[in-house]
Amino acid sequence: MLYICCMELQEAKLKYIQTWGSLATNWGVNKTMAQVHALLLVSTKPLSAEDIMETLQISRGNVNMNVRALIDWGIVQKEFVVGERKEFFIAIKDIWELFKQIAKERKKREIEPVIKVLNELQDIKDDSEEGKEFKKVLADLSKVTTTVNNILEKSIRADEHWLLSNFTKIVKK
Amino acid sequence: MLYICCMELQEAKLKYIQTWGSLATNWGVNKTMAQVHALLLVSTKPLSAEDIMETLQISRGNVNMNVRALIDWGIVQKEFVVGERKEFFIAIKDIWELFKQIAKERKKREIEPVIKVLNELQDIKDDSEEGKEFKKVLADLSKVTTTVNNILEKSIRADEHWLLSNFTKIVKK
DNA sequence: TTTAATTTTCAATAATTATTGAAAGTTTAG
DNA sequence: CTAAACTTTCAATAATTATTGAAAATTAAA
Repeated sequence: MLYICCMELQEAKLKYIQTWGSLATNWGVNKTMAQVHALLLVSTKPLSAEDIMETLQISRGNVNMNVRALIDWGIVQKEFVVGERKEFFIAIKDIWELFKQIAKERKKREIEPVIKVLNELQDIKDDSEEGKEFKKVLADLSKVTTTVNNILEKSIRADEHWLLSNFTKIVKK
Repeated sequence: MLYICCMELQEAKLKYIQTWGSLATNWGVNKTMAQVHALLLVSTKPLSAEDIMETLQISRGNVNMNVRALIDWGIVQKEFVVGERKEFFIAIKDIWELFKQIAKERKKREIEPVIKVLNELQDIKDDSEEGKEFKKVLADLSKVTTTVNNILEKSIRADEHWLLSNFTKIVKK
């Protein structure tokens, strides 16, 4: 990593990386994965595995695993640097694109499977009072979960303008 | 726990409790906490600490800690049963109310602190090209995070009808 | 080819997070 | 009061999850 001038900027970047790491932990994302992502996000140039190792003080294997996961999530890409043999990485810099990508993946990986199970459970044959109440709870859960799923679906397809104007309009009304 | 008839219903309930537990894990929530909540949600009557211990096969201390956390989140309440000395618990059964409560807490605990840090970091004095780019990333992150925050804010204040009709309308357009 | 550079894998280990259970604390009935 | 019923706490332990680092695999330059 290059430290040219202005320490304040580097400190701010590190603070941001830390903050993002703790946020991630609360939302079930590996802290290091979030930090690697944050580092790539604020870096002005592509970084190699070594750059990341050095800046975050983590092992080669750890960098490899987490970068791979980020690529798998579609929010980091390999980048080839002329005259260099090793691989470099960059993060999607368009935050709206990033938001959409994360929404898309979590929807697919976590929300849709739950909707599926909720629907399956609806099918039990039980007409007792208790059975009816259970089905009612399932139906309600399905309704809210599906609505959230639909909102994400729409977000994924929408452009930034839609989010900022259309949602904001509603939010302010 | 009472097992009167229909094993299929009890199995369905257990499957739901399991599913909810794994979803929770993905979103940074303690699995047992989610399971206790799920159990209270599908129970037709208030449950005591012992009921929960028995059904989920967990210790008294564990039940106590997690029930307390759920109460702290505002999604479970104590309930007094006539002629009984010990405490009983029930979960909010209105799923929309539940959604709002969770949104409210996560907003307060996790999103707002991040917005605060992002804003603080904006204040660094650095007019280099790198500094400008960093501020751009921060500004973009703030924009999306704030918008999400606003959507949650509005959801918390809205009624169910608003979510289902208003959002759905937008989502379908 | 061969060899050096680089990436990947994964068993071992460390760090974190969750759970237990028994002792201490509280509450209420008698 | 006193004792029994019940709840809370928290150090010890278990379970889970993340990280390391060195060996194996891959890639590309010579």
